[in-house]
Amino acid sequence: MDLKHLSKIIVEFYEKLSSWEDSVVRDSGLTTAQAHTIEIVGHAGPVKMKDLAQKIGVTTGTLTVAVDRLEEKELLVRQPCKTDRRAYLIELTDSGRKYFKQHHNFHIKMTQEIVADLTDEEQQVFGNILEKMLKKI
Amino acid sequence: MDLKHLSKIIVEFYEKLSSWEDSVVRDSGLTTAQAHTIEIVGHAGPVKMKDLAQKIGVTTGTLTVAVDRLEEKELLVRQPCKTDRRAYLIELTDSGRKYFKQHHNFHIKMTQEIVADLTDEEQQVFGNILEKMLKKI
DNA sequence: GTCAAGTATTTTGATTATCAAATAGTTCTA
DNA sequence: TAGAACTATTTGATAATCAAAATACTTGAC
Repeated sequence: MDLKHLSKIIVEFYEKLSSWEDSVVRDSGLTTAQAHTIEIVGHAGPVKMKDLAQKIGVTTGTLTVAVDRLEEKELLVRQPCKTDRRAYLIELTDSGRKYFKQHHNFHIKMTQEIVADLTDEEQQVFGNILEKMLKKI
Repeated sequence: MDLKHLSKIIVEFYEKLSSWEDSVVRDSGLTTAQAHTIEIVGHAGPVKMKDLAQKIGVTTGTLTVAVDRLEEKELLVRQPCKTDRRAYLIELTDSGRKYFKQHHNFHIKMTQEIVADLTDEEQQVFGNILEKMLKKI
């Protein structure tokens, strides 16, 4: 397959997922940055500010503000780190976990729609190829 | 293939592309919003503010500010629309086209890396499945 | 044990992104 | 042609972001 064409449809695919995700997140009342933060904490579990900032790809200064807002919304909390009194562990609250689960369910539903027209075999092949690609990037 | 697993690797794939794109865009000296605007104008050609805003998924108020900044950077220009004096056509400048081409080349290079370990047949299959999916979403 | 160097987080000051609502000018329709 | 509808901008507000400075704590060398 032609590289240009492959590039085009990968970008198209990415854009579609992106706008889908955006519209769902906006409807949920969070900004995309906030939703992304919840998502990462949900997957990582209790995590230090610095590590979380690195995972999200922002500075710790940016994250401080973001965590302030999400703490106000009671979606996560700062817990003092027991082994290092400079640090905090960021954890989801019950509401935060609920949001995380809902969003996870959205991803599954989205996947279901995406692959709806593929045969079982095609789904299998697609998954295998995607995994092979992920290992390299 | 298990839907949950498929969902997981699609999200993972999306996240990888996203952070890849982000880091390249930041190195280029534009914000992601600005790069996205150039990208859309590059693909759409001369386009009215309202239509561009709709394509990007922001309000026209937001776009007015964004276009101001990109006009300052001389990456695009407002041209008065000849058939409707309320409207402007947004067009890339030479610099804007240059940026657009560079970014397009990045996408191709990225695709090359992504599919590097796939056989020709796998690339073909992957492309076909992706196209089939795109038609439905 | 003390002090210097290093580390985790917050704060500060600045720019950008974003929206909804209000405004100004233009077009269209009855 | 009068008023409704439309295009873009402005306004006022909140949020995201960074680099650099400040704060509080830890660690390592002596």
